[in-house]
Amino acid sequence: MRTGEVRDAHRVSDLTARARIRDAAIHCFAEEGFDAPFRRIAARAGVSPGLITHHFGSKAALHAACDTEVLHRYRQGKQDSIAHPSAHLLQGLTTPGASATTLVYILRSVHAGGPSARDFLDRLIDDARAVMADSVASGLVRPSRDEEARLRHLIHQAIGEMLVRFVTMPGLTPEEFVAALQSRQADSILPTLELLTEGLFADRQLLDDYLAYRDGCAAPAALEAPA
Amino acid sequence: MRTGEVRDAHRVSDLTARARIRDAAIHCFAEEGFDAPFRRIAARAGVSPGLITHHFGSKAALHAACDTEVLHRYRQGKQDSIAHPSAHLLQGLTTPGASATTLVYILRSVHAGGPSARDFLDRLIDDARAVMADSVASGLVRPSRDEEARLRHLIHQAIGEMLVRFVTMPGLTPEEFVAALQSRQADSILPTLELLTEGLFADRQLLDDYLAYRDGCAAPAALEAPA
DNA sequence: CCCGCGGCTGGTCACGCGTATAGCCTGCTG
DNA sequence: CAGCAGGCTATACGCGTGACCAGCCGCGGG
Repeated sequence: MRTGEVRDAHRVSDLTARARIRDAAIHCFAEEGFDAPFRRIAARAGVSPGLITHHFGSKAALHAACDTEVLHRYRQGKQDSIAHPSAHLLQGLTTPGASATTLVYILRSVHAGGPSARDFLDRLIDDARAVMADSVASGLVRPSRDEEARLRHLIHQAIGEMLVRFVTMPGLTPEEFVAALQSRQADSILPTLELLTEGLFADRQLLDDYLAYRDGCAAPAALEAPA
Repeated sequence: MRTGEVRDAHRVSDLTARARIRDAAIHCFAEEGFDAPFRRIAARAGVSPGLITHHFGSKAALHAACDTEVLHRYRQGKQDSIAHPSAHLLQGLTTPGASATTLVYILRSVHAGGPSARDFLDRLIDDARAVMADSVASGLVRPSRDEEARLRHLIHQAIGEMLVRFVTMPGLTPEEFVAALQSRQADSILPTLELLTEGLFADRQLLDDYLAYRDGCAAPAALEAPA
């Protein structure tokens, strides 16, 4: 009986047990972080804990395999979302057209830090670069004096804000978190739009001062302390 | 001999060994996160691991004691920085006038998430509220249609960006991180100023559309999908 | 029909953690 | 000077983890 069940799941979910373990690990990592124990991943995949070591060798290798798979799914979801470009720029910049699990997994990767976080962020920046270029070309957004720095800054801001929201409401499933995130985004959409269209400062003095300092590169006192 | 050393340290660093343990814990937590083991904290404080339990009862209690102490130091540093208001609004909003250890500890608290993160963020927002109100009153920044939401949004963005920078360069001491952070901030100061003075969007259409939708509250189609 | 072989199991290992406890050693007190 | 109190140490325990390994079992070829 058990063997039959497993073999059925084998056929239904994926071809190999390795893939089943990987998917279970992705879900567990998204739900409870990368400290999720082997035993729980194994239980979710319907296999024994030893099999994980047998297939992946170590936890780091499993983690890496999950990273590449999630990156693959993210890219796929991105292409799918390009197919029907209904979302406007804001959501296109911040939220990728991916499933809740994928998004939360990426968020957890950034949260865990290290080279993996860097990879995901670089990928997000790469994908946003094209969108940003199009938006500038179509006249929707103003050009920047340093497009690359602005892009990095915007992505880091957006992901960072999502990360803060994420860590301040723990214990939620990925689906619950994404729902809560969108609800909160609705609350802060007004100040976001305000800042993105009108800016924060009432006059151009600080920017012009900095530009003058930058071009002239001779009067740093104008920036630091006018006194 | 050893006893003499301890008693000297006793006199020099602080009155009570409890405070010495607390300070060592703050440094360890800032350097390697809240997973720092008792034994390392004890070694840093120059005491035995058992003494930590003896004084604080549990790790959660030690954590809480460190939180209150760091919050206290943060407030003190804030008051000190108010004394000499040389920094301009940007740094005033993002970086508090605190030591590297204090800043990194707060960042780690936010990173760890949970109620503690919420407390720190709320405190940061509370402190920024007065600065923001002053800036609006003095005409430096534009008023918002929802000051509180904009404040939350800005703080979450700023802290989130610092958090992303923090997790993407692991293995640094607090001092090294703060130095690197200021260096990176210099790189992204131009897009920041651009965004804060000129905004991102070239025209007011999206904001006006949203405001019309908000006031009328009857044409949600205008926001979601024009098709 | 029998054999071998590879996927898979579950029991076991060593490790590091926070915590609990028994005892030492010092300095104060009568 | 003797006794005591308490800060402090050393040691041990229970728990949960990732990793390891000997053996079972069903499928495919001789």
